[in-house]
Amino acid sequence: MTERRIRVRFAPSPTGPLHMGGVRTALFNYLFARKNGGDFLLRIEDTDQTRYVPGAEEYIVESLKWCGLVPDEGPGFGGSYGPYRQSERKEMYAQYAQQLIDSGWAYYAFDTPEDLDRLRSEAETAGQVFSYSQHTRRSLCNSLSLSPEEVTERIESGASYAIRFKMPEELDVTGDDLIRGSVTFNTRELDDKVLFKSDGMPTYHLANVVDDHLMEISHVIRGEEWLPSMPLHILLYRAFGWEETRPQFAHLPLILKPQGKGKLSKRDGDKLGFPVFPLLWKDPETGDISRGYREDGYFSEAFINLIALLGWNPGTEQEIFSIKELSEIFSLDRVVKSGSRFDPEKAKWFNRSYLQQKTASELAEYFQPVLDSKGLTVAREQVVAIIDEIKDRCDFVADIWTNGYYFFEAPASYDEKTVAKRWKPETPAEMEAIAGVFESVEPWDATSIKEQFSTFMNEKGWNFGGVMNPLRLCLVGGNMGPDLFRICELLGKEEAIHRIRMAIEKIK
RNA sequence: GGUCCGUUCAUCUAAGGGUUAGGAUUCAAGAUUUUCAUUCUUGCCAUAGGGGUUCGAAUCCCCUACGGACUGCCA
Repeated sequence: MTERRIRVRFAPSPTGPLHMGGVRTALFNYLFARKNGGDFLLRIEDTDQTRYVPGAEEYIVESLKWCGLVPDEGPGFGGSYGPYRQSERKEMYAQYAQQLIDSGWAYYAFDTPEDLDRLRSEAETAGQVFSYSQHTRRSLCNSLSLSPEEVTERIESGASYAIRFKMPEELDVTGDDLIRGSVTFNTRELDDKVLFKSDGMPTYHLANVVDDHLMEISHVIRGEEWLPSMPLHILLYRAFGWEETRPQFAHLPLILKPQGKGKLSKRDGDKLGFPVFPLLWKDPETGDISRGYREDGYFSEAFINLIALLGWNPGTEQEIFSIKELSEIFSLDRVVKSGSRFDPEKAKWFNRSYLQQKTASELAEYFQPVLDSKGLTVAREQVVAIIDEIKDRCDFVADIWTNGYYFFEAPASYDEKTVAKRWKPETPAEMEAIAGVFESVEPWDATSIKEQFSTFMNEKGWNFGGVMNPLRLCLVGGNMGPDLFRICELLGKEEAIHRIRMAIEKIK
């Protein structure tokens, strides 16, 4: 029990894209492993052949890589406890199920899915809930209700059967959850879960316990939705005689919808305008596209940072952390117990913080594809200079274009409100005069432009605001943007003058 | 319905018997920016309700309310 190597696993089922909650589970496992000098493994729980979704496993792996949560062991990652895909471990589970039958912890159940469906709907119409348990098992079709001869006969004649756990009667099972403390269940309320399916595959419960044991997992860190099955798992370890090395459990709180009730689901993101998946996902069946944080322009560091702080906090007032820092200070006892609502606004703020930390030259690298996609060729030096001017008004790389497109192409239209407010009858003549002044400005840099512009303005006795605002309108198409003289400089003399004259033509 | 988990500003959270209940996001106001955004300053806003225990409770106990998860030959 002491000196045990820390080994944790992230064990998703490849039934679709990895959800934010899943990423956080992976992250906490990863951080716990790093913090304690242990191993982080990826295990694919693909025991349900009916829910197989092509591309899901690849998606999971790509997501983990994008987030920087690279497993130490896993399918495609090496490790000496493999295989790490449960479908490839299929053969090992039968013997463990058999072991439980032999020791009286499990039994054969011959009821067909149709039988059970019928029982469930009958119970429902009677306002009850059917459960296959110690209270009903004797009246159902299984090796506890049938005679040994009948059981043997059925099995030998090839009848299909499942193997169910024989839940003990009237037993308090207490689990010590690392996040919630001790939680007690009485087996009287628990049902006889299927451990081994008639298709020859184990269910989650069996496969999970067997694999965690075989892979020497020390801590099971998973979502709160698994808390109700903790007593079953504890009993399974007991039944197998593995209690000495049973992993410790930690059940993470859920991530809730931003508004309303319930946990975050795929639909919410599409409805509320933010992604719930790390990467874009295209449903192979329907072709539906779900957006991803990566494609929405989030930096993976920001994504990890914001997810880490959902349900965990360092106990200090620091909020910005690299994954490296998190790896050094993460601890399960600072995980909160209650579910947390995801706040898209704060997510944006995190991304902004990361963007602001980057240099203009780094951002130019991220921004280049945007220019490429628009077929624009701009000198890197110029791009860096432009980003330097507008960076502080951006939350995302894409905002560089939104907030600074006018540096790359002339405004196609002029903001109506601004025109109405700033474009006076005398404006065209004033603009033409400014264009004239600009023609003689040398050298063409912000300081000189400002100087000569000001001199001219003072000579004329014109009101600065009355001229600067329409001039801005000419150059950028609205009332936004950085220092006007810097814009002029970056645009170049010829372009600036051209835009003024173009605006005189086009406005009104 | 049953079992289990949870409940501090609108949101993420701090405070593990003694603080004017702190920070962050959002929002609002002011300053700066001859524009807009940024930035800065300030402000608004919380212990679900009721009982205990205690000199003293957000913190411990009980009840209620509300929220959530689970209740599949899914994971």
